[in-house]
Parts: sequence; structure tokens; C-alpha cells
Amino acid sequence: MVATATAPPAKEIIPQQQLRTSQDLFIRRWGEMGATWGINRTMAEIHALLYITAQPLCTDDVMERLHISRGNASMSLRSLCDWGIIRRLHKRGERREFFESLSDVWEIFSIIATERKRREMDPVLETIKQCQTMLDASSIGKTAAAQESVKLTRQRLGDMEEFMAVTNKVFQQFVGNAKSGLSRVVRVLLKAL
Amino acid sequence: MVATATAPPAKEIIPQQQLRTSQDLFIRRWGEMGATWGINRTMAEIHALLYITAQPLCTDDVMERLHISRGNASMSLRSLCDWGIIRRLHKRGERREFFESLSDVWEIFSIIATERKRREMDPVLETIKQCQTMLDASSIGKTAAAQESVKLTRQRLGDMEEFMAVTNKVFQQFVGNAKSGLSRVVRVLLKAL
DNA sequence: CTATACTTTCAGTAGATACTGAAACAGGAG
DNA sequence: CTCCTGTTTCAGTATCTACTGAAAGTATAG
Repeated sequence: MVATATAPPAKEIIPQQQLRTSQDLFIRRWGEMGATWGINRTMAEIHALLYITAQPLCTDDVMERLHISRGNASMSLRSLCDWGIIRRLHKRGERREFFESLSDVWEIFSIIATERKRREMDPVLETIKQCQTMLDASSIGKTAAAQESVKLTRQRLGDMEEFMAVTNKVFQQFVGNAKSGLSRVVRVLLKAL
Repeated sequence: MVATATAPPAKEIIPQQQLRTSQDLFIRRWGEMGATWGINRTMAEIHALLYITAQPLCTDDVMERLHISRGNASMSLRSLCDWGIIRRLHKRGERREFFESLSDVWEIFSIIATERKRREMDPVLETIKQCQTMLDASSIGKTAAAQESVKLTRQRLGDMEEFMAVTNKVFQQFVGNAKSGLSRVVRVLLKAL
């Protein structure tokens, strides 16, 4: 019993460990990256796990693999579903729910980017316009509008607005066209340059 | 004295308040955005302040305007200088140091994006390659490499690698060429599409 | 209906991050 | 040199974010 458990299965067990190690490495790095990009580490790790294993996992699998609590797993999984980058999955004759990641990297990226743009860029652009309105000659009078400090601020607001508007436009092309695979934009770019 | 201080200067004072309010609004929103993108709120606000006023300010100006401590102001300003998006500035006959923001939005963006790519994307790409190496047939043997779970993981690693490689390439074109103004890429894009 | 299997919620807490304020430091002026 | 003006550092603290674990909730089976 001891003998058979040590030597012979080595060829099977060691590769499994290797797979596990490789996946863990990816998961860890992905989590670290997420943390510096404003997504919390655990959520990024869960997504990485589902992505890299490419198989449906249940809550307990996730808890065990990442050493997190049930509550944390539950809420993070829900949150990832809300984002739309993982999906719930019912298995025949199983009461548990399973989860799987979207498989298309480009689609994952598009979803995240679009949502973040909507939540974080759009309000800024809105605010910039509001700031400009406050400094219109019609709001503060002709004399005041001619003041150097006002002119400088108006200039800066205008520059920023233009930059963001162009960025948005490029962005739309970048992710808007692509449901899968490389977008038209990328193809255009890689050829044109 | 009281009379002259109330009514007549209104035309001068109110516009100044308006300017201040407009700037504050911008600063606040910019700070909020920074926070969700992994840059701390205060640093983002300081940069916003220097950008929007378009004039050199000293440490005390910043402290007063944003209600932060000297220590915080000092460290955040240093950090922004390290990033290269603001500059120290010595004024003739002044002992204090002043700070000003780069004026070109495109340049600011390029600096930030390049640095973040270097710090956060590149290591991930590196890790992915490492993960792949661990799963090569030469590492884990032919039989193990043929296992379904290993093949799935290898596939996912490959997809992700390709995506990141393409993204990097596009990114290089996007910011690499531009020292100022709209980059060639943007122009190409806006025309081509 | 109750029992069972699983999921969600949330108050409390642990841990991380940002900030303050005072002390140490730097360097030019007298 | 000392004094003065301004800057940096950092230990301690406040604040915020993420996480746990247990209790409540939900749904299916029997």
C-alpha cells in the first residue's frame, strides 16, 4: 500500500502538481494586477481561477482553492456575474450552482472597459462641461471672463475636454465593433503603421 | 469702509468665487476618478489643482487649497515629480519651491500609461510565459501534456498571451509616437473608420 | 408539511492605506 | 558660526476596505 502510493503514481501526481502550480502563479499575478487597477484582489483572483481552469467550478471549489470564506466567495462571485464576465451554470441533477468564465479574452476586456468608461470617464467629461459653463462670459460677465486666471483655466478645461472626447471616440472604435476576436481597429492599426 | 467693502467689489469678488468653485469641482471629480484607477485621491487632486490653475503654486498654496498637512503635501508632490507629470520650479529671488503641471494632456497621459504598462502589464506577460513553460511537454512529459485539463489551461494561457501582445503593440503605436498633440495613430484611426 | 442542501446577508473585525504633526534636516543670510 | 525659511521624514493614528463566520433565507426532495 505504501509502496504503490509512493513510486508508481509519481508520473501522474507530479504533473498534476505542476498544473496546479502553474495555475496558481497565474492567479496570483492576475490578482496583483487587479489590485493596482482598482479591482479588488480576491475578485480578480476568482476570475483568474475560472478563466485559467476553463472548467465550471462551484462555490466550495473556489473557497478551497483560494482559501477564502463562504461569504466572500458568494459576494465576489455575484459581483463578477453582475459585471458579466463570469456566468452561472446549472448542472443536470446537481443542486449546487457552478460558475464559468467567459472564454473570449477580447470580450472580457470589452465588458470591463466599457463599464469603467461609463462609470468613470463619462462623469468627468460631464463635469468638465459644467465647469466650462460656470466660466462663460454669460455667467460671470465680460470683464471677469477676460481675466488672465479665468482664461488660463478655460484653456485647460478645453484641452482636457478635447483629449477625452478623442479618447472616447477611439475607444468606441476599439471595443464597440468587436464581439469576438481582434477588432477591426486593431487590424487597421497593425496594417496602417 | 464697510460700505465700500460690501457693494462695489461684488463684480470682482463674485467672479473670483465662481472661478474657485469651478476649479474645485474639477479637482474633486478628478480626485474621485484617480481613486478608482489606483492613484490615490490626494495625489490626483494635487495634480488636478496644478493643471487647472495653470500657474506655479508652492507647497503652502497646495496645503491651504486642499486642506492637507505639510507632510502629505510634501510627499505627494515629490511622488508626482517622480512620475514626471509635474515639475519643480525656482522663482527668481524666492526661496520657496514652486510646482507646475505639464500642460500637454497627451503627454501627461502618455507618461502615466507607459509607466503603468511597464509596472503592471509587462510582469503579467512575463508570468504567462513562465506558466506556459511549466506546462511544456518537455517539463511534464508527453502523457501529462496530453491531459485534457492541461490542454485547456495551455489554451487559455495562449489566448491571453496573444491578447496582451496585440494590446501592447497597439499601445506602443498609440503613445510611443506622440510627444505632443494627437498621435499619428489617432489620426489614422479617425480617418480610416 | 419537515429535512436537507445550498446561498445570501451582514455585523463585527482584521488588515491595509492614507494622513498628520512634530522633529530632524538643509542650506542661504547675516 | 547662528538664525531663519523652507523641506523631508516618519512614528503614531485615523480612516477606509475587505473578509469572516454565523445566522437567516431559499429551494428542492421526500
